[in-house]
Amino acid sequence: MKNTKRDYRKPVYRIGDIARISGITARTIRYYEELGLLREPVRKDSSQRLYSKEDLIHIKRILQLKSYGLTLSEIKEIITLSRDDPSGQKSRLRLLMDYRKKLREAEEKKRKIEDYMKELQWHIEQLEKVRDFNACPGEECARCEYADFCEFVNGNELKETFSEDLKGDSM
Amino acid sequence: MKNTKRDYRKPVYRIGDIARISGITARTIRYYEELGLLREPVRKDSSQRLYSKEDLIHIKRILQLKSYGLTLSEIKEIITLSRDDPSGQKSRLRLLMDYRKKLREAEEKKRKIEDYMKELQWHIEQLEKVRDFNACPGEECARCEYADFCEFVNGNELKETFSEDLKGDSM
DNA sequence: CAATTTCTTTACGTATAACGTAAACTTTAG
DNA sequence: CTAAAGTTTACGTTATACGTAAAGAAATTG
Repeated sequence: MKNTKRDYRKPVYRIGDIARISGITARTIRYYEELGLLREPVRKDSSQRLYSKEDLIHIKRILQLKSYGLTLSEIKEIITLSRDDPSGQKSRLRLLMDYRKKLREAEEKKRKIEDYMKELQWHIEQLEKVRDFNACPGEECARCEYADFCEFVNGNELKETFSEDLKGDSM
Repeated sequence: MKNTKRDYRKPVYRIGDIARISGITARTIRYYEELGLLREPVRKDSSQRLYSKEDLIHIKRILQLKSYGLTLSEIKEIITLSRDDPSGQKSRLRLLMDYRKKLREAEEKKRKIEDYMKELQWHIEQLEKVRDFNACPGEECARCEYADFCEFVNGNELKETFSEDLKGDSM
């Protein structure tokens, strides 16, 4: 019942077992191997792939990262980052920088989603509060008779992108 | 210099103008129209499309939503939600629910990204603190001799998905 | 007014992602 | 020994978001 270190590395599963246990198909497993997400497994008499619990955990980690919304190539980067420093001396600083870069990207993604959530929140509040909600913003925003005084329309947001057009030229 | 309500609805731009101003191609504009993201524009002598500032703002909103990571079909849903209630009486509750659903989805996405950021943070901290960072978790995690006592390996996370396999059956 | 340039529609093409599926054959299990 | 499972090779698929070409009509410009 006690798992030893050896247990984790012992190749006992065939590809079908791994597929059943992890909930992905054999094709997917081979595909991940092809992409370099999984290392080349041991072969039984040089034909059938054999996997260990270690491999299972590895796959679990891949699926976890996938659930975070990462693409397979992003996951590969992560895995490569974790692996490409056998001694822990050489590219340590580089690794650190790479991770930090990924972190910044994630933060940016998060920020965008938060903006989007604010948008939704706005709409929800309108629906909850306003009786006639054919109101700004949304499709009707541009038609609004108060558009000239509306920050959303005339404010910074708009002027950034369309400034050249929306300033003069009004006819 | 003062924009009137009329100005916003006056169709003065041809498709190329819109393309230049908004930074997308004419094809894209027609494509958005085809998808129903943009309403059918006025035609000049029933041929060339003519757009107004209102349309420009509409496009700006689409691009904004795109930047939030929404797909075109999601954007269409949003637009449809905003439009499908002319009187503001009928499907108000449904609209509210739809928005709330979208909000929950966004929250889930955000949560996943936050989890991912924690992962990254973990790795970064390891790189910053540990001298020999061939340590758990990561590729080496499964090989770790302390795996039996490691919460990350034996804890809830793992047992959820692979429980059936990882409990007995150890060989 | 003639030459460009900009439109129009129709329709096939492209690129990437993440596998699915079929074929033809070999291994392993019951 | 036969069925089930595995192997490689390679083409197919679904979805998204446009690109691009063709062929002709309309608008702009010198």
